[in-house]
Amino acid sequence: MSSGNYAAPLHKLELITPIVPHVAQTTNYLTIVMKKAPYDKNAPRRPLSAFMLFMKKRRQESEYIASQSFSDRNRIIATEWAALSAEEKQVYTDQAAEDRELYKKLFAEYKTTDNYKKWLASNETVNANGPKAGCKRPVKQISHTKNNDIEADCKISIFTHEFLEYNRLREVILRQLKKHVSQLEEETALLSKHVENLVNAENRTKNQINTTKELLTNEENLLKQLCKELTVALSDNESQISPQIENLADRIQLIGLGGQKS
DNA sequence: TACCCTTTGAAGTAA
DNA sequence: TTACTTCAAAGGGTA
Repeated sequence: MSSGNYAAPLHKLELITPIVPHVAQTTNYLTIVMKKAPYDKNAPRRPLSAFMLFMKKRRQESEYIASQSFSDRNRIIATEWAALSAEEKQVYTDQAAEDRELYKKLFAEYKTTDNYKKWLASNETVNANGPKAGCKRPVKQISHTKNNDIEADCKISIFTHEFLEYNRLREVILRQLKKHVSQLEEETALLSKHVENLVNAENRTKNQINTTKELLTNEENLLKQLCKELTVALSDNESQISPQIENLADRIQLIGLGGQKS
């Protein structure tokens, strides 16, 4: 296993009360859910998945990745991971499976310790008042309609834990909304640029169509003129036909050159 | 000082 | 079994 000493994340909220609401982002909406009991900090650390092992390795070996921002770094590695072949991924998958087996063994051993029993006991105390550990299903969903928000605001006493927590939640939601807004603004800017390019392309195409129409009209007029002259030439006496045909040939050549030039 | 951000995959749990 | 949340890692930014 690639894990060291475990420092379980101890959320600030848990210092206030074991069961407090927090914001969880689901696929397309924000939901307020009840938080589980504190994580068992004495339990063995979870093993790294294949992707996590790959991520760790790439962060260590690539200077380019290391120079990126935190978010971009992970996005780049995720893209690289998606591009890996099954054989390349297998190396990490095998290592992860090995770590998993070791974790299961360590966890089975841990279950026989007093620490685990203590944690179970404390967990049962929590369960008496709320959901069991590990249960993050939405127990309570807070509606975000304007009226309900106002009502909820009015029911919370000022400067209580509930009040502070409520404010903190609102700030989290606000931060996420601001981020979403900035993303939408970026998308809008890109789309506007795209529309502008399309309009320009349309104008260019219209101009080309008009120019081509003009050329076609000229060519048609010249062709008509040529037919007329040919008719006149053929109706003249035989001695004059030959020089006139030569003359026409010259004219056709000129027309052709004129068409190429334009 | 602790959480947030971000990613994928697996553990863990309720229904 | 399904559906869902949390936690693993990283380190700078933020409250």
